[in-house]
Amino acid sequence: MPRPRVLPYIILGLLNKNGMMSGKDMISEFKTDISEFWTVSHSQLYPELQRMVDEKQIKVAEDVEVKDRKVINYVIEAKGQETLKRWLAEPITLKNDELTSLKLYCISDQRAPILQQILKQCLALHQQKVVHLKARKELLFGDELAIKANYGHYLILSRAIERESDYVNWLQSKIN
Amino acid sequence: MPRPRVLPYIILGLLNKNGMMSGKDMISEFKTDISEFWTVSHSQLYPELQRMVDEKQIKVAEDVEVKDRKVINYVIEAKGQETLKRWLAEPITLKNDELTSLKLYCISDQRAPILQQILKQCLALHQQKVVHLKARKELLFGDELAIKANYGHYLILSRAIERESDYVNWLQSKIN
DNA sequence: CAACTATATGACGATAACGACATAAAGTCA
DNA sequence: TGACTTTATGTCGTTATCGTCATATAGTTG
Repeated sequence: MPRPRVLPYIILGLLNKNGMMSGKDMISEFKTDISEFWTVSHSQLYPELQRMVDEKQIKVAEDVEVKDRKVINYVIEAKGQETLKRWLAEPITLKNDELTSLKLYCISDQRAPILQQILKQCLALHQQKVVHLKARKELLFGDELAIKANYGHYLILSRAIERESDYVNWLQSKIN
Repeated sequence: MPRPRVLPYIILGLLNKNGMMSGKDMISEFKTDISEFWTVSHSQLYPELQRMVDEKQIKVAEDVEVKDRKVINYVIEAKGQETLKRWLAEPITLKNDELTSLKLYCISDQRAPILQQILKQCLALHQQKVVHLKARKELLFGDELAIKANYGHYLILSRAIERESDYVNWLQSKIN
């Protein structure tokens, strides 16, 4: 199996946050808000919307008022809200941590319990990472000679430690 | 077309750095050194090695001495070194910046000119990013009400600014 | 040596990614 | 209204991904 799709969850997240949206609305919000972390092409989006309607995760919003019969608006269904909730509640692991920013983006309420849960799990994960990376640096680059012989490796390992440490600090500052 | 492969370049980078390696050697180095940034399964690696032999990027190292006829060792060819060099020299953009750490990993010599070139391009890119992100935060989250209404979005945008600023500082400290 | 296990390599099927092309409704301007 | 452009949605072919199964050699233990 190829890598799992995240698109359906992001669609649910947007619809849950914003109410009614069309495909074009989603595309533009993807681009302006989260393109740093994740992108899709429209040729993935439209088939996905159809699939999700079939699965009753979302439905077409039938506005009698709307004159524009070209644009198709969608709203989230109860089943979709449950799917989203389960996705947000999935334990954060090394494998899925790249999705954490996207999950946070889907949570608008500052006091949602799931938000602090995510931040705490994320903190634990990255604290472990710092420990692991520091041990590795110690092991590999104890002497100056090793640094000179593998400078690129040394650079990215050093950077990883700083990056992760900075992230840990930030997470701690946002956890109650 | 699907997303382009990076595997061939990483293979060239490893062989260029380490000399003779087998598929299994590569797998284990992938895992220990760069699995933070990028992963492959062995079912991608072995066909790729064959393809690259066909393309004369690498060749099978015919050791008469070697007793172990199960393991296949490879070495880089002149064409492969050129391919690698061209890859490392590609301008860094928003699209390919996720590969920058992998590129650095392939450069062992601290005084290689390409290393500083990469760091400088990377710096320029992320400085722009900081400017852009700060402008967006200003625009979207000028008032406290907007923060409360979209807290997850506020969080990831704030984090992005800190992350990028930290990265910019680090890059500056490594540039001559 | 025989039998079993571990390991390095190889092959395949299902599906996700994504550029390119297609279509039809809406907008624009004469 | 007619011709042209723009845009929102839809479709397709190629190729990358990745779990799973397969194979053959090396190692190990009796």
